[in-house]
Amino acid sequence: MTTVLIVDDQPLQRYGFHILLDSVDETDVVGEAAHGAEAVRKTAELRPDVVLMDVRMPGMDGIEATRRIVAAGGRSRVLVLTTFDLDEYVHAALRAGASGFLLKDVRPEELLAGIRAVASGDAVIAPALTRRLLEEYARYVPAHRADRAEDPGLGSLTDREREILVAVGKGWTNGEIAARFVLSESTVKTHVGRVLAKIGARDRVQAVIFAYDHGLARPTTD
Amino acid sequence: MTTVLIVDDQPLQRYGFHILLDSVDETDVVGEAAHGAEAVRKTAELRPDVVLMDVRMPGMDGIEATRRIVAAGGRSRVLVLTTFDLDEYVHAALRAGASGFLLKDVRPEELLAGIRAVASGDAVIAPALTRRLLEEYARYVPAHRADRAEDPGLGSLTDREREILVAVGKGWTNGEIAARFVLSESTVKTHVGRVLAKIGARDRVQAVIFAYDHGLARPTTD
DNA sequence: CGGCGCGTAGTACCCCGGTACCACTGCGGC
DNA sequence: GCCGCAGTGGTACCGGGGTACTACGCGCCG
Repeated sequence: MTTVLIVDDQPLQRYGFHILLDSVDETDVVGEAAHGAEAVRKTAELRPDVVLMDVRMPGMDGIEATRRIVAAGGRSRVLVLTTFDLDEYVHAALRAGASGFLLKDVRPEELLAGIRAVASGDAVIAPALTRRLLEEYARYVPAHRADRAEDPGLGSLTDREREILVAVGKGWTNGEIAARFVLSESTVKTHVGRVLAKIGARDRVQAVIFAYDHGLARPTTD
Repeated sequence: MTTVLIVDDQPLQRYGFHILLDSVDETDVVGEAAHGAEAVRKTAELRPDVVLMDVRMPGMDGIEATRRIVAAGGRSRVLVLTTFDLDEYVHAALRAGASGFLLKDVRPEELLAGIRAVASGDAVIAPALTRRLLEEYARYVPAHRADRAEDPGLGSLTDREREILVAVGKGWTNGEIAARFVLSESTVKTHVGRVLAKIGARDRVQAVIFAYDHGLARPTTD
């Protein structure tokens, strides 16, 4: 039995989902919420398996609510449902940690399949959105695993050198790296020099590019 | 009516898909191929709406075949089917330009829904894989559109400055940029300096990071 | 017309980064 | 015990990068 919390500011919309989910015996609607704040509170309280989350709501929207629910660390998973397939919504929702994104015109059986998938730890994306998502994915996500092994360089880096490379990838100067790692600047220079030689980079700029292309550097963090 | 080409090195597997797709009237199997090379040839010849592509095959595998079919630029879309949900396969297939990725244990109706989606220009991913895909997506894909506007800096860059930033993001030195843009190195320095000031970067290293985080820099494409 | 933004270009200066080369410690393996 | 490697550290040198400031032509707008 999958427990579900329905979040939508439209009572009628909630009613529709409620009826649908009640009509099958694999889901159990344990609560409803009309806006983001209530969704966060009730999720903490009711601990549903799945939160059916609307995006557009007065007050705290579904994206922010999703972010908070995910950050709270419970086992509840969020399935975002919206009428609009705006890229910004999809993007924001997924970055907020949603486990799925479906359009409200979804057929009932697909919604149920989606809830089932999300409840079991999988994720779902409406096919109409998946296409654009994949295009971005292919554009942005770098070479990755398969290539890492084949790649001359990364594998030959020592642990310390990899740490240094990550630090370089954060945009730190040799002095800053030395300070944070409690090393002398000379040592940092030695490490950086070896890293450059191993990965075939001319200078730290190309090292940063290498780090990004190989998934060593993470956006935003620091 | 959706025309389909079935690609799999196992005759029995092809047979199973053939029977399934023949049993419904919305799909029409127009051909079969036993390996990658044959798949590429028959796709060019038969121009199917959808190519059901197996990954593991002797000779040219499904990934490479997908790459070539997509590169050929026809309207055929590739739906990759495999028994193994290895990340490398998914990743490679999507980068190769596949419109979908499903596991062979998919239920018949889901396969048909997938074919339908792919034929209509959408994309599908097996829920079990979508989860991992999304995690990577959230990790790698940068701030993006919504944030770009709000972001102080990028919007205020002139066209020329943005070009320069992209060049810096490729790892080029000022001299190289000057050569490729047919400018004096002084001019490049002026531009770079202004870019740094506008985006709030200390040096070109941080500029590269900014470029990557904001989607200005593309992996690999030098 | 005068001003402003943009692109272009230059000079002068300083410092960080990269290279070359060397040296010591600690640890694991032959 | 000795060798090799990883990690640490140092000196010396120089070139590219970044800053500051100046300057000019061009197109656009009030």
